Amino acid sequence: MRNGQIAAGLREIADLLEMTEDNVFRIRAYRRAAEAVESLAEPVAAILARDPKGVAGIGAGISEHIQELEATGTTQLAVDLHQQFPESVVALLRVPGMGPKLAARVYRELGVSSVAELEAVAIDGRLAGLSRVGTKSAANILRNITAFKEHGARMPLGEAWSRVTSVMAALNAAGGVRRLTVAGSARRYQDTVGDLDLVGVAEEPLAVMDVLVNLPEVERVLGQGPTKSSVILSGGRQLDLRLVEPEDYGSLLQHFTGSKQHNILLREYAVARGLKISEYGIEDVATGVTRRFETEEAFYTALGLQFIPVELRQGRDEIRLAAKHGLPTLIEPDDILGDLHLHTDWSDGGATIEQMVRAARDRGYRYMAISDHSGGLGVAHGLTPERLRAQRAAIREVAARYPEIRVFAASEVDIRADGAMDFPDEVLAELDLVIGSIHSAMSQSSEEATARLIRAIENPHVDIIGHPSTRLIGGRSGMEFDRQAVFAAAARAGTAMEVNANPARLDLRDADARLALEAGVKLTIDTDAHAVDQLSLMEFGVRTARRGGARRQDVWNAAPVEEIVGWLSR
DNA sequence: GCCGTTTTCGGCCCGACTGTTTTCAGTCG
Repeated sequence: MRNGQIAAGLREIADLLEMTEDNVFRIRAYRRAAEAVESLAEPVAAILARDPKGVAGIGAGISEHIQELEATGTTQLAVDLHQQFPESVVALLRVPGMGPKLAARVYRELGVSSVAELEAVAIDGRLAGLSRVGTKSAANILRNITAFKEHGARMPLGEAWSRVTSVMAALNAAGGVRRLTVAGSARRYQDTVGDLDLVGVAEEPLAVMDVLVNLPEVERVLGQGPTKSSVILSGGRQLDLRLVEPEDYGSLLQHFTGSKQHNILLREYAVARGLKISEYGIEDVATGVTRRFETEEAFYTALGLQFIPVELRQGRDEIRLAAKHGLPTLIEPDDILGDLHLHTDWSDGGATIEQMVRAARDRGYRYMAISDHSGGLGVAHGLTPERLRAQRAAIREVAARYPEIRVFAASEVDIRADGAMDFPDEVLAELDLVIGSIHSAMSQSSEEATARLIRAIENPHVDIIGHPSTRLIGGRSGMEFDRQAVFAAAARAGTAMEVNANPARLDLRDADARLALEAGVKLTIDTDAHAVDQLSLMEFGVRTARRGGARRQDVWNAAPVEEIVGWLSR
């Protein structure tokens, strides 16, 4: 069973307990456990089998529920709770404005057990007729049902950044903005983003808010005030802008960056030291004095902590490490010296070899790899061995004119269903660098996929496994495989695992990158660019690797070219 | 239900907003 399914099972228990008005701390324990499970790259049951105390937030009780979920797909507790509230009632909680208390009441008092029925009672007035529910609440819920049906899903990271930077550019251009930063999950470079958040300082906040609500991409204004405005952008995405006093900027930015779990742990850490954190600063409980913070650096320093990079604010072990000043020095975007996964118009790319070489050189790269598809990928105009040789000659010819950048003649070679490579060994041997990637037969069992990946990893010609899970964010969930076994094989073989920087992939994902690094695997961070302007996607890959805890020395394409050559000739 | 370089029992993050209320519960981030 996938960790995501286990987490969903625990969340369902939490939702049901909440409707029965169980102990709030017990409910929170289930939610915390669900989040903990979700952040693991390895199946939670495997970790617990090795070490019963191996996952913070999971004790004896929840551990048993996890075993039940693994064995039967459900838990006795959930079955019992469903006597009171059927499964469909839990779905009501996904409508914004519907909490557990209200969901329980509409079911008990109105017999509503689905979103469709909720919509009906919101329209016919029965919802507004409940005590402590008025016409405004009912209308709000109805509006949220409509919005929920239109765009329930979170947006991919790339979309979030393109939307929020466009708004930021407009606000900055209008003048009067002194500071402006993206907050929330976009700032943490989480792979999907719900709402967009901006935190800023302005000389005349009201004027800036006016600019915001009148932007052409603003579809609807939810609220407008001097400190906070909320708008719906075209496409239905919500954006909140908060403008604060300069002396509160650090505190507020920290608060609205999250993650929620990071902030909860940080507040617990503070409470244990006689301090109380809120978005307005840090209060010394004994004296009642609240310190305000202009920068996040000062905020973390005041807690006796090393500054915690936004990518690590996941509510894992970062506070404990920061207290010991033991956080890793993460790789920086400027550390990247090359891009080892690039396509041209020889296969399915849009640019010529020369255009890609110039673009990489203009980014200041010292090396790059041209890695067009192998022949088996007919849809991507994959190269035959003959065309591959012709392309290599063309690459050498272009490269001779750009001595400032080393151009590796490579290929992204399809890994067939049985783990064999799409080119014979003698063809692979001619290449400077080989990326093995899966593009077909993605519905294999975990056992098949594991064996397939390991066979490719152990092929001595294969240097990198490209987008290892094949997931597409918002599309397919990616292949299941045994992370431990695959990463152990990669560490033994010296085969790198790619963090594909395309925001539709981000694959390895953050937690998998962490697991790979713990297994001793080195990463590459590549854009897989099919056009010149996609070289700039590198930042998303670096941020994802940072979320996995990657340092410069963990990433091949942050190493000088001599080291790359040494690795490739291993 | 979980957890402990103050605790194995007694705690568990914090505040804003909204709507429905004569003092606050529920929801959200």
